[in-house]
Amino acid sequence: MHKPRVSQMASQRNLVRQEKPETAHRFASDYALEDQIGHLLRRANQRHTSIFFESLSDQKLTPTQFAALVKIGDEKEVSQNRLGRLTAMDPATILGVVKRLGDRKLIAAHPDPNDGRRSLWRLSSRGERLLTEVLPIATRITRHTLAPLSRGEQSTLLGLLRKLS
Amino acid sequence: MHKPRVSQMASQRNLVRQEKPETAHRFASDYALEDQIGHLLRRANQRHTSIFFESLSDQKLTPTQFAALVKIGDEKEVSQNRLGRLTAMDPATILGVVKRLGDRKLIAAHPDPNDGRRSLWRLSSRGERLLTEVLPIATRITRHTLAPLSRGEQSTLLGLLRKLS
DNA sequence: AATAATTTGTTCGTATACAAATGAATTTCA
DNA sequence: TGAAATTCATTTGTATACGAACAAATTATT
Repeated sequence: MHKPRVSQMASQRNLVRQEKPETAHRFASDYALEDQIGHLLRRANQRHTSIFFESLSDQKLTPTQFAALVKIGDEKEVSQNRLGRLTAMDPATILGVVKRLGDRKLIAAHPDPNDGRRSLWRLSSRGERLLTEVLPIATRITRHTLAPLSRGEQSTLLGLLRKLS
Repeated sequence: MHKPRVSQMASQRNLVRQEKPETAHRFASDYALEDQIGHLLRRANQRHTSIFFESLSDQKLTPTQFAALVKIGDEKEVSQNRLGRLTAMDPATILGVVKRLGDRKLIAAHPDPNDGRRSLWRLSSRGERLLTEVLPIATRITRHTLAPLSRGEQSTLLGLLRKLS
């Protein structure tokens, strides 16, 4: 006997713990993976994602799904590709995100009368309710993610990351 | 007539450009997606990945594949799961990374005489050659990624990200 | 008006990323 | 020593993430 699988999506994520190697010997003595910006960004992202899933395991929203909801809420009405640009997602990526939100009836599409190629996406009332419920949690997720840093460090980090965009 | 698809992997990546919304109206006036740590980390990661693929399009290495090569090079001999811990990858993720590196004969597995469950992975001579060739490029990737920041800002950022790990 | 260039949304393919579950081997410990 | 717990590698399923190519619709150019 075992518990059934989660249907929609993994409910929670455990942050992968990185093991520190004991030896200081390296193939290239001057290249330490742990000190590279790419590795540090990837790990910070992992930690944030882990906190995100922990905090929103009930609502079963992924970070990108949440970002899409937020932007549709801001724009009221937005085409799929533009939503992708607003959330920094490739057209092929936003396609799947929107599809899954649509399947869950959190958003709905209406054809654009002025452009036969486009559909305009809006929040459904379910989507609005969910977004209202989730926004305060998202604020806590941000706080939790930044908790290891002081206030000053937090705004420094945000400023530096903005320059790297 | 059209060009054939790339077989192994996408050759290059174009950074997804984020569009800034014109209106300041937001569903929740106090939640701006662009200012959230998660969104900024995601975008910084996207940019780094884009630079990585641009710089290493010839060698056809992904960031995680490269990380695995580096760590195998450092360790000389390492089991699959431990390699995952060293590179901060889930067992299911490192499985695929190692499989693809193995398929390309960049690494090879030898059974562990002391543990019937494990195989120990090593760099092949091809893998050693490739790693030697790629390490200077990886250093340039790090420099290029951090280029928008001054020297001082760079080490500040690395320090803050380390605290977030 | 005819043509060229662009935009929109889609499909296909590859590669992370991770939860959950599992069998086999090993280690821990009562 | 023998049962329990852990570790290793694997399988299945879901969700990004993005390149490449494409058809249809729209816009820009001539």
